Amino acid sequence: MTKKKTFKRFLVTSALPYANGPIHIGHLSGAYLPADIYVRYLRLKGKDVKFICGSDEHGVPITIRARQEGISPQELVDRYHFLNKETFERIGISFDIYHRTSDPLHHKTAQDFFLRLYEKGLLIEQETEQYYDPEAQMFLADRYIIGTCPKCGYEKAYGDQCEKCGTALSPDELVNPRSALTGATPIKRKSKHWYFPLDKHEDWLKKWILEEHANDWKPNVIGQCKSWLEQGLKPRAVTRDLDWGVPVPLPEAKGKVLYVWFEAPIGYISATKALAQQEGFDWKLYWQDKETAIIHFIGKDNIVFHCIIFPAMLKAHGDFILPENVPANEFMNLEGDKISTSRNWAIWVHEYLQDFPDEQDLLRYVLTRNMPELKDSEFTWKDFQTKVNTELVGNLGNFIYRTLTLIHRYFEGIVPSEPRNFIYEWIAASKTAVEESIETFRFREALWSVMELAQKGNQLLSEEEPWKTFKENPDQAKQTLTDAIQTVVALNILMQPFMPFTAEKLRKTINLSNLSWNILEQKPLIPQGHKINAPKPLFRKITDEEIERQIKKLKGGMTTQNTTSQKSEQQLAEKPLIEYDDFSKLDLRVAKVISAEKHPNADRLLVLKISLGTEERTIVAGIAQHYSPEELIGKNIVVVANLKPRKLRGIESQGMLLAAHDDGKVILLTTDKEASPGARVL
RNA sequence: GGCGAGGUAGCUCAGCUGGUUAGAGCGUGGGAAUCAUAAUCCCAAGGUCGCGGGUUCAACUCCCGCCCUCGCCA
Repeated sequence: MTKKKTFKRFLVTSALPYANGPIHIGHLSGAYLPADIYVRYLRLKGKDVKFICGSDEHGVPITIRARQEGISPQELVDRYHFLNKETFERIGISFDIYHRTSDPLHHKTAQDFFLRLYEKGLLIEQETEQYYDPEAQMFLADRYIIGTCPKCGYEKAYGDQCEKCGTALSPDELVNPRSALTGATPIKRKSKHWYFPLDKHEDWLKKWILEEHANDWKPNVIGQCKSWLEQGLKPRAVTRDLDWGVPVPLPEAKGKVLYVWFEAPIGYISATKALAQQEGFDWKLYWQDKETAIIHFIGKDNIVFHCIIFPAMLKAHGDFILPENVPANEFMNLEGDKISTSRNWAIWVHEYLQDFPDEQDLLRYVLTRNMPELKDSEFTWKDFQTKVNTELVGNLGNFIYRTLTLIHRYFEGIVPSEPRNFIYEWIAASKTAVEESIETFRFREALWSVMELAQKGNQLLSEEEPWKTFKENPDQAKQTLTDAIQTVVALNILMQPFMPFTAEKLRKTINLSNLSWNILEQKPLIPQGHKINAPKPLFRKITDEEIERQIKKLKGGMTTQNTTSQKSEQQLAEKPLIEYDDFSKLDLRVAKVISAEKHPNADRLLVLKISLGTEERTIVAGIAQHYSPEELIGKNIVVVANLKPRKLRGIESQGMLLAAHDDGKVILLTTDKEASPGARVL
């Protein structure tokens, strides 16, 4: 953080989420939001940056879970891959690509990587005895062997540890060992595996991390690495016996896959390659050129993989550069407890999006304000409400809204004058503060600097009281409000990395063509005579009822174990996830019902004539038992306009109307306000 | 058990390489204002900086021991 290097380009990654569950706020605040803020900032500054992520889809837990649910591992990872991909998009995490490790491109990349090490003679071959479940026909990790603890007699001790008395165990020590999957008695089988000699990398790693990066990596990251390095590194198995994963590309390795720890981080490289194919650039520039800065954003549980193991792999391979920084965050707790997927103690992001539609930035803001940058932090719904209501509504939103309102009331929405110089000083100071904080990965501090500028704005208005001076000394009011609007524009630019959705709304209101970072240095930021649209409040207050509902939901889901998430997952999983392209194949339109009558040959059907603006159509709908023909005439409905025509009881239906089916009732979808027939529905 | 991180106002958190009266936001108390989503602005009261030793002219900040929380490892 002291010496400042400059780089030609940046490759930013966020930890690949494991595709056996949805994304929660802990994930977001740990690895995705900080990365997104950083990337958005770099883009605004015009930097060359690629933002990479994807699903981590291999490994034993996925096979186990798929087996439990009676589906294939691929089906399981499909479910979460698409759910999480969509969730990230909707909360505004602006990946350039969200790839997946089950993709053939990744398999190839990981296999090539393995072969390179193999061919260089950098892997150790070793045959060992492993536990094997004859019923499930698979090798078992220690964790999946259960038996009686030799120390305390607990009957459900795991093969690696007894949860009752805490002693570390090996499966050999268990009395009456059995498979956690089938209950069968495991037998031992010989198996050959390849190991990566991490220990040979200890020396340079020590130097690289503990000396060269002692000052620019975060203390928690250095500390964690130190802990590992001082205990001494050992060779790690690169392969394992499993049928789900990247096959080991050797003829003698049937039924073996690359170990996830080895293969998953290569996913970053695969994803970059995939992006390069899409966009047409050379992926090697981002992985092998010294003028590229690779930055890995992760949670603290991932430090050893990104700071020690993966760099050692890259070094061993020989062609790659090493990461410039690994700004790992700590963990976020929730209402006094650790977040836990298995106990369903979490706020799932896709559920938040459902409960707070179009309010992504509220969550982004609160999570950033309380990001676990230096130590574990705490999220509570009450605090969420307080921060939204006092800081976003009271400070930021209020300053912007009152300024725009006053300009509209007094000056017809036109910027009335030229700003005073001190405004430029304010803005320059904020700009510098935000830049320095972001560049050193202190996002909370950066966001706070933005909020301080808003507070200054509020102070300015309170001190100069333009609503008073407008009557006695209109020039003074012009001056104050001109200064205030400059500040609003600066805020609009500064808030973007943190709150992109709000920034875009405000941009439209202020009528700015773009919000690039260098406008902060422009004098004035917004010229005299510029016309501003009518303002709307940017944020709304969160009510006590909403908070109570969320807390209830959280605690309810907790006691019944998983019901909330599984329910919503099931609802979502009823049909497979689709791509936007699939959705866009539908031509949904608003239509007006011109006439309606009973179908001559069917009790349940109505025959409607509808207008799509430029044309009229006949559609046949099965709603006769729920709507009378009369009450439909003149109504706006929503139809699928490009459905293949089909005859229903002798009358051709040229489309299909949309209706909710709720507990035996049928409820037509209509438009909230008047809309022109033919209007597209998106 | 080993290693690492952390324990700072009621709450959530800042405090870099030791140095004047330990900071912010929220909350609390008082005042100003009424343009603004009862939002804003000003002022104040709140802390023996986990506990006990030590180094130093001087320690929240360095060293040692202990307690508690979290993580990694065994």
